[in-house]
Amino acid sequence: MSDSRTTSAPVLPRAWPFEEAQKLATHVDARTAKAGADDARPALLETGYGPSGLPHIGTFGEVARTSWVRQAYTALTGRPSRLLAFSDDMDALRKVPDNVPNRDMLEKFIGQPLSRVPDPFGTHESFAAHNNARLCSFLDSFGFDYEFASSTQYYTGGRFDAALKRVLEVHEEVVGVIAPTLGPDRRATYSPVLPLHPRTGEVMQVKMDAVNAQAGTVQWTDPATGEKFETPVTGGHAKMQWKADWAMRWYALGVDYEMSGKDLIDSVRLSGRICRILGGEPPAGLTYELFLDENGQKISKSKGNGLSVEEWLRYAPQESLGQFMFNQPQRAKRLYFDVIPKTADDYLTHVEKAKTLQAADPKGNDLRANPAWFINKGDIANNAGSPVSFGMLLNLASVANAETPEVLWGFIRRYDASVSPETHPMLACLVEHAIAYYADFVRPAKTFRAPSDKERAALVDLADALRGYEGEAADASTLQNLVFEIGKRHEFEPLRSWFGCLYEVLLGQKEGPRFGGFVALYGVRETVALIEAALLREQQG
RNA sequence: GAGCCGGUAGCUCAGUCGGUAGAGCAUUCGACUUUUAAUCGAAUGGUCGAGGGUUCGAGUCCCUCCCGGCUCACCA
Repeated sequence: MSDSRTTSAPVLPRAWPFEEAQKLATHVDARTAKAGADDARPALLETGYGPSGLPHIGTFGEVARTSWVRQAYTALTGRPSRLLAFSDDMDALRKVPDNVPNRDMLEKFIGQPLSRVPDPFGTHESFAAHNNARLCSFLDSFGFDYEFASSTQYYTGGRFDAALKRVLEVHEEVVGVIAPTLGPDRRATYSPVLPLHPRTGEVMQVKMDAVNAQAGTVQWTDPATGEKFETPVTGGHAKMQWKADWAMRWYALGVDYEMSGKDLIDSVRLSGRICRILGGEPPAGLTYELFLDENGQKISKSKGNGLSVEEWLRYAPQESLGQFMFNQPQRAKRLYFDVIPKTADDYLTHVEKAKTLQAADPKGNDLRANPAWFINKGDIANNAGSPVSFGMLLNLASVANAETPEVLWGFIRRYDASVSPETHPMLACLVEHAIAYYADFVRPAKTFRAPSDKERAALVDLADALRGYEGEAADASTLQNLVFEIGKRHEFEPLRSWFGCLYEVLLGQKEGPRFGGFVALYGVRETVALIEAALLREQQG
């Protein structure tokens, strides 16, 4: 490695967002060079959203990943940029979703733009407005920096007018791109322009009788009535069929970067061709892989396989979900419960590494290649990360029967007295999640065996003895001695079988924590209740 | 039919532009403990799908093939 080589070209941090940022920078440079100083606007990154459904884990992934490209672009060039979250809310309602109320009402609005369909929840002025609001609050909950854009507002506000007229000028060429990809039926009627029916409001998929580029109108016939119409394409009186819509939007807004799933590979290609026909340059972008479930099957909302954002966030902090999205976007990854703890710990490991790197050089390439640098938005706080791994907390929650964070904190403080929820907020967060994980997955799998008569007598004794300590500040060793004494009094041989009994009968597991310590943390009264419940369960069974 | 991704330890995967094959879990052993468990330490374990090529050197780059999976081809 010679000096001349290291000084000639700056080495990019070895992380995929920087490679993407490099592509974006090249794209912006080309655009600026072509248009001159007239086009010195910020780099524009776009993410698309279809408001016929609710935001989901893919939505999170796309916005998170695009945000990281933007962060890398800023670090790389120092130039301004914008992130537009574009909602295609003028798209027609195709079918009534399963998971909404008032489905009969919605049935009547099939074919109408989503922004003109009433809100089945009755809280917003339209179904689209409702889902747009859900999108925004979803994105806000993660702290994403973005600008929301409504397709309907852009169309009706005239922001697409010039581009729409341009589409009419090259109408036949656009048809020539899309038509060969369609089946014979659709091919016969295809037009990139979908006029809104002046009376019914329906998004019409009909053949154009004539296209008048100069007037900015299209002529078409209502197949139901035979009535002929001439509709302006401007001002929200028509919209584009989706591939053409994408292309027109790229062209009209000058989108510089947009990523998409591999299911859209063909669409990206076709929309790119249309964008060039219009006279634009399609954005740079990344094709990311789709998520698979545990068995390698595609995740689909209708099947309900895979994992939702809500589920993930119940069992681990949101940073871990970011970590999952950061890893290898171009590789299909399985998304199911088992990956959560590992991913959370991967993140924690990166945070510790990043803190060291940041202290050494806040602008270093190694730091900027670290996932935590992206996930924490370029600044890793001193109290980020956790001295205890998530995996360890899960084990601890399991063996300690941790029903509440306090129980877990008792064990943690014994492990390191200097940590607390105040000094280690991430650890506090992990504890909460570990409790949820335990409650949902570990506890239900426990099997409690019935005590033998001998064990039963000993347990009754233990409960009686413990009652003597209720309300007192009993320490762990006193309680441990008490438990030990009762075991000896009842002549358990070997004595460890007495402890085995406690774990299997009371905690539903083969192993457990030192029992005196457990009682001290779990509570004397609560332990008595635990014993009584076990004895009662036995009588009923 | 078109395109994409993968095949590395028993399992799940990592492998940082070619330089002595790694982690976690699992298994086994040990340390600690008035029984345990957590925890800590160690060991075991791989023809890197197959074959060829480039190279002093290939899990890594190129070609061919095998196996598995996914996406698109109706709509967005």
